Amino acid sequence: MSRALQRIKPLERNETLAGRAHDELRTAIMAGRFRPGEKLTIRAVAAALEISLTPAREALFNLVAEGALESGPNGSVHVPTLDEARITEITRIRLALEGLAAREAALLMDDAAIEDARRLNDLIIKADRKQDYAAVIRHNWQFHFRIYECARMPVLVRMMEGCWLKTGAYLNLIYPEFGRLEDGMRNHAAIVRAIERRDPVALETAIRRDIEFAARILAKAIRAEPELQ
Amino acid sequence: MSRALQRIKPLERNETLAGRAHDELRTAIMAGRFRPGEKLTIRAVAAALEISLTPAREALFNLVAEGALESGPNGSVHVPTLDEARITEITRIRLALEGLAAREAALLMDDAAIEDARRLNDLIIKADRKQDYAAVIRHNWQFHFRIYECARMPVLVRMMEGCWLKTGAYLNLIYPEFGRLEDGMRNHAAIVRAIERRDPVALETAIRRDIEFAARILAKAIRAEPELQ
DNA sequence: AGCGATCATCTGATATAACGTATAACCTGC
DNA sequence: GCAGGTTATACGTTATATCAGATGATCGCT
Repeated sequence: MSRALQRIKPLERNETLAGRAHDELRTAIMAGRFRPGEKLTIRAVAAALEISLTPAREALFNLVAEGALESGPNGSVHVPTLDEARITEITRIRLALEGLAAREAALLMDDAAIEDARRLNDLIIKADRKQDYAAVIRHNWQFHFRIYECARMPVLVRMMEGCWLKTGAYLNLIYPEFGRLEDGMRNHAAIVRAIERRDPVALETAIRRDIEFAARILAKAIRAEPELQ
Repeated sequence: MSRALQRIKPLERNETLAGRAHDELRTAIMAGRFRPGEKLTIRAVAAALEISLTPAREALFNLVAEGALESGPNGSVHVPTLDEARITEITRIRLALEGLAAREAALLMDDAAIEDARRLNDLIIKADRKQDYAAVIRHNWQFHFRIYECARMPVLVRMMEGCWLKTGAYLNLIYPEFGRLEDGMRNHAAIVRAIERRDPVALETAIRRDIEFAARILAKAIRAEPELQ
């Protein structure tokens, strides 16, 4: 093969419409653009994304299979709602999974990853100061998963994403209160210190505190607006 | 609405062709009826189940979204294969998740559940004696999840099922060796004793031993047949 | 006014057809 | 006999049509 041909990159797989719809809905859920319990119809999704029913349907039911959406009676699809029992359950799962990821990641993070995490934490703080809570949510996700992916456990990452997706619709419910609290900042600072020292125990402790803190805020927010259960 | 009508459950999704196809494939995967790495085409599934492409496709890709199958290049779908790193990862996840479920279940199991578990364990032993390994696999699944469901954590149950599905194709690879080993029987006996005493620590310990035992057998089997990676 | 039945509309489920691409079997020229 | 190109087949993707069940509104009756 000629040298010139070797430099040509393989064709990027033209993402399918169903795949793009899936990603689009996924990020919309994470960004809290849907209200908890909101019904998503196949036709509405198809119309919004200007695709036909088939890929829209596939995206919706794949998200159901993934746990990011829930299916109701008669094949209807809804954004999941959370009651306190569900929050408690997801929190306990997160403690187990993210604790595992944190311990492993602390041992495997390279300097680039540590620097990325530090930078993302700064971005969170800056976005919070500017009250750009959409950016806070996005950077908070990136901050956590930049750390977790260093554990090199892709199945685990996927499961943790599933947990985050289930609570995604509530994230903008708890801002701005969440961001402004000193505790949240302190937890993230502790996480950064722990990864800088590559200390598995300290990192797991800091992550656990962050998870439990978020759970408390979320439970309080839901108690305040019980119609969202 | 009358009380009787309130108890009627709405039509569930698994009464659709896509839902039934999903269940059918799911149990087939668990039973190890597909070889690791085997390619599943939409048309083949549709023909086998005598349905059209649409529900067959939906079932396949929902299983991919669920993590029970994997998607390759050009939208092809395969039964997942495991290498040793993947086995290690899934084992560590299982230890975290099933450990959590076991601790919780030990505190919540009622007498009926304990009796069910005891009965299922007897069925495993009987099926093993008759060398009916399909029944061993099925009852082993039921035994574990009869316990886990007592934790009343449905999200957690779904995640644990995902772990089991990923290894499902390899289960009949490790029989009959797996069933015949004394250690496996001892682990299950320890599990039964722990739930009878409703002892969370003992149950978690026993479950962990069972998981680690299964992982060792599985890793050994894969080393013996490296072409299945 | 309240209640119930009828009908239009919405929505999900499925089949089928059309299209583009990948795979492999085949063929041709050397 | 074999390398390279060509055709045929298989496959995934998507759009559309059709059907059935659910939903909701309108109208008539009491």
